[in-house]
Amino acid sequence: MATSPGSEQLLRSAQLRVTRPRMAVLDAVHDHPHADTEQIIASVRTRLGDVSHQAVYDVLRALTSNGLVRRIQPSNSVARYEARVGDNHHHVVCRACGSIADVDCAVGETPCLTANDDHGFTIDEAEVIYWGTCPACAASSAPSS
Amino acid sequence: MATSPGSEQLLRSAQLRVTRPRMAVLDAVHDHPHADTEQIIASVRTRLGDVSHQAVYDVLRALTSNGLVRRIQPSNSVARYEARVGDNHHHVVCRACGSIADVDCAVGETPCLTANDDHGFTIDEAEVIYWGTCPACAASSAPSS
DNA sequence: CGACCAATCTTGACTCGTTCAAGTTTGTGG
DNA sequence: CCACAAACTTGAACGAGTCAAGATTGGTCG
Repeated sequence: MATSPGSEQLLRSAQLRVTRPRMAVLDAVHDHPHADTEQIIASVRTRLGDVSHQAVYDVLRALTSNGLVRRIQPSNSVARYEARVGDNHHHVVCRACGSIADVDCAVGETPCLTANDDHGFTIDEAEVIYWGTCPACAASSAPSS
Repeated sequence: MATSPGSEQLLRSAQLRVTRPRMAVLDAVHDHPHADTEQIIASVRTRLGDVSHQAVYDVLRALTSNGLVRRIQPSNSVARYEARVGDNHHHVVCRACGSIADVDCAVGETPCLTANDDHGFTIDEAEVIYWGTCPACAASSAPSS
């Protein structure tokens, strides 16, 4: 749970200043994949004491735009963040409770990245969200059969 | 631009009451693919005069949950709606201006619908969003080369 | 055809995730 | 060690969407 030594290196390599809030946010995202901003703020405050929510929003934006964390936001959900970046994985989202799990696409390294007709767009990423029901929700809503 | 005759049938077949706001919203979504709620409200008011925004929100929810329209919401965007349903198509979104175009996936009818490890989730849909740059934005940001 | 009732619509307030703005603090290069 | 821009704090504001209470209205049944 302590600040991981790699965080500082990660920040420096992205040309970002190394500050305590940034280290804490980076560690929080590593420790809690798919956490939303509120959860990250709570985690950061556990480590550092008072940190403004604005600081966390700023840090998350800086980390996201520098590729150190990835932001995901399924429909009907607030923004969530994760530390797995650059490995082309996707997500399953439960329609009932909103829980998220990672999945690696079955079709290879860059699945679906070629569209039939791209309308002239230059495509650089294919984001896949699988919608369904998680085991817990399936169990609680299913009849006894 | 007049209310299409099919709208009424569509509503009745979904067990929904046929009202003027619903017809107008359905037509608006047909006429303006990927429109957001504000645009739909404007379009509906052009046809009917005053209609409350709450009515439009209610109608869109009813239509969405009955499968008559599809709701999409890319990150950093408000909710958008379209009338193409049930044909498994996906979307390209421009990172710069947010414009959206339809694409049919190259990999077949239900691309990527099988994940390697689904973590026990029951998957019923795979939503794909291609991120990139639209022709207009590519042209305006590129050097003269 | 007319009345009833639940579904739908109107009005208006409100929530909450996120952003904006101004001023203070702090990391980093020189 | 200093200076300065980047980063943080504080507090207000924004806006898409939701909630709630009461008025209308579509559809059904007698």
